[in-house]
Amino acid sequence: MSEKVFASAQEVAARAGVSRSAVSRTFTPGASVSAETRRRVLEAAEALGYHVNELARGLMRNESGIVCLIVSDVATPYRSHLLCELTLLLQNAGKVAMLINTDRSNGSVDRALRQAIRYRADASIILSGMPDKSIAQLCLRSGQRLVLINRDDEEPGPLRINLDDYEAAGRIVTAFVRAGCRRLAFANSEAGTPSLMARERGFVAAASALGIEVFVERHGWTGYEAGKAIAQRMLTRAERPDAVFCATDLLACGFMDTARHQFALSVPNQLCLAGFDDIEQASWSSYNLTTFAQPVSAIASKAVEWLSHPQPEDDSTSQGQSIRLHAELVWRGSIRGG
Amino acid sequence: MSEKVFASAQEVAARAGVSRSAVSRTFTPGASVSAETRRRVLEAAEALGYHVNELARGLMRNESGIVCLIVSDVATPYRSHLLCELTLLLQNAGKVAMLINTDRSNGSVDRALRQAIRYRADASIILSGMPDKSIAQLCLRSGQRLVLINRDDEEPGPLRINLDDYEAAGRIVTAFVRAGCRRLAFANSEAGTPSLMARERGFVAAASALGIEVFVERHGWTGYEAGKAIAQRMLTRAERPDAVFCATDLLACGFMDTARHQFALSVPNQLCLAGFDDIEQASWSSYNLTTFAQPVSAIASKAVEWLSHPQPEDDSTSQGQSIRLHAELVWRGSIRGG
DNA sequence: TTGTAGGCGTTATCAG
DNA sequence: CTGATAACGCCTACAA
Repeated sequence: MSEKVFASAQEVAARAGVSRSAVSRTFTPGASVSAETRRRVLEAAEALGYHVNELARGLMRNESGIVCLIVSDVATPYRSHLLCELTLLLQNAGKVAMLINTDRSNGSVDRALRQAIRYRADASIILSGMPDKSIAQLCLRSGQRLVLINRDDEEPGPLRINLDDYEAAGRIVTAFVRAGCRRLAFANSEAGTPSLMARERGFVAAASALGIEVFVERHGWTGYEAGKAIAQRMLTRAERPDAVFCATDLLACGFMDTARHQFALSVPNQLCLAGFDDIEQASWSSYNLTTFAQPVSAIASKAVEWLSHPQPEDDSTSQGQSIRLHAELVWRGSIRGG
Repeated sequence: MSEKVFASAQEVAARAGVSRSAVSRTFTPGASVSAETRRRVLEAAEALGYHVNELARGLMRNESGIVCLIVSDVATPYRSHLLCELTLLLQNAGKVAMLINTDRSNGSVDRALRQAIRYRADASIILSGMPDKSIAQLCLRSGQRLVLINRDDEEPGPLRINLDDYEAAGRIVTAFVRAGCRRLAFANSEAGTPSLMARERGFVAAASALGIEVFVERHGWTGYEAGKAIAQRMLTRAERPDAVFCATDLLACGFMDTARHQFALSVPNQLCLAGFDDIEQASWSSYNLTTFAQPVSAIASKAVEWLSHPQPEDDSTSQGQSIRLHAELVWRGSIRGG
């Protein structure tokens, strides 16, 4: 008995005494059905526990309503925040989110995308650091729309959303120097993602323009533990830095904790610190970290907006669109002055 | 031209010079195809860029491979951690995760579930605090399997995974008393979810058994800010508590921060603190919080395991299964002694 | 506005 | 092991 679970439009039609097309139209927004027919259909549907089968609908329409979210490090504050925002907006736009969790292994994103294709996802949003080339190719061939967040791929076709990482990093140099710091350092991970590297380059370049040489350390992966490890190394150097820009808030939290608890340094008196992302923890009073805010809501809404927009396929160049958002400096207490 | 995007099994068959059934079998694990046929099919598929259409497959098989994750507060450390673990295991099990983000509005979970049904999800995993009754009804009627995590619904049918919240809370009373604390308090949110309330009841009961009356404060929602607010209230009381059990690590972090930075209290010397969840931040050296670990991996694997398991439908009682996992006390530095 | 007919891409079934 | 055929549940013409 457990076989026949769902009622089909067919059965609803029979019960309502109308044709199956009438049922179909009732559940298709913007179709013409008389009020009376609609009422009877709805009643029959309710009685039978009818639910539109999106699988079949997607098959017909060549449009599944599925948007694939390809993301690594889901449990990270910044990523989960973005994920949250994205799913909310997607739902409001009548789409549904399929979450694919990629690890750092090679070809991971590729496999994920292939899965998305099998479910005929209308689009994919990639917020995963790993580079995995030829993705756009795959997407284009399968008619998927693609949004790349904080990646630097030069592939044509998709929408690319990026921040002004390079410029932001420059601005923090000014802040450090104004606070009287001269021994600048940059704490980065070995992940080497485009945005991370842009921050590094921007920081080094801006300092260099002021005649300051930056000590750069790259270590481990972009998390709290890596921040601790980097602090360990940097703060035992003969020439200890008096200002450190961390590529990420998570790194900054780790850095700050070992600076304080292990090296008994006072922030910001003896050491100025800044991060990037403005994760929730940055505002916690134990850290009170000066940092750059990822415009998470803006990123999410730009992405979903573009997806909901009817595609301007006419554009023969099809070069894709690139959006550059501003990372606002959030001034807190980890840099002197202000 | 942009209409015809995908090659169908039909076309692959034509190119490979076999029947479409042969193509189907090639892509169905455990079907019998000769090596030669398989090779030719695979070659043609590759050339044509063929990808199985899971929509059509799901339509036929009455099994979409989709598992719906219904979750609120995705951006929270504990939730995102669980989400991460779950999606990973699901993927390994050959399923795909559909993420539905519920807010705290009423009927939110209900709408979510309805969406899941429309996509003919094979199962739903609910890790959302909101109670929303009659969910099991809806699921059962639609043949979905259901996993309830940290909820207390007495509904029949689904798998329920819970912790020994009540007992755990009792154990922390012992720890506090052993540390010499006598003025115990419990910090809770107003969310009132079953697990939160179980912790409260367990704490109060165990203290009561020792002749200690617990001061309970419930305020706001289960986050860092609420923890700060509760600390604000509790620590200005005439009879200031010397040990506080927070229903959640997030609450504990907020509590600890205002206790230290605003009331200049030393933890654990003047104030003992404990939390629940063992989120990553609890181990950060600024907090070093003694807390109970959510067995996230175990929860996730139990859930996915049960989902992958062929359902023992025979069980006429169909009372569902209830799994009770142990929350291990993680001893750190926020309670004296140890 | 309504009903009829045909097809979307797949898998199950059953002969060969 | 292989190939034809019939569903699966829906939508989109087209004709009434």
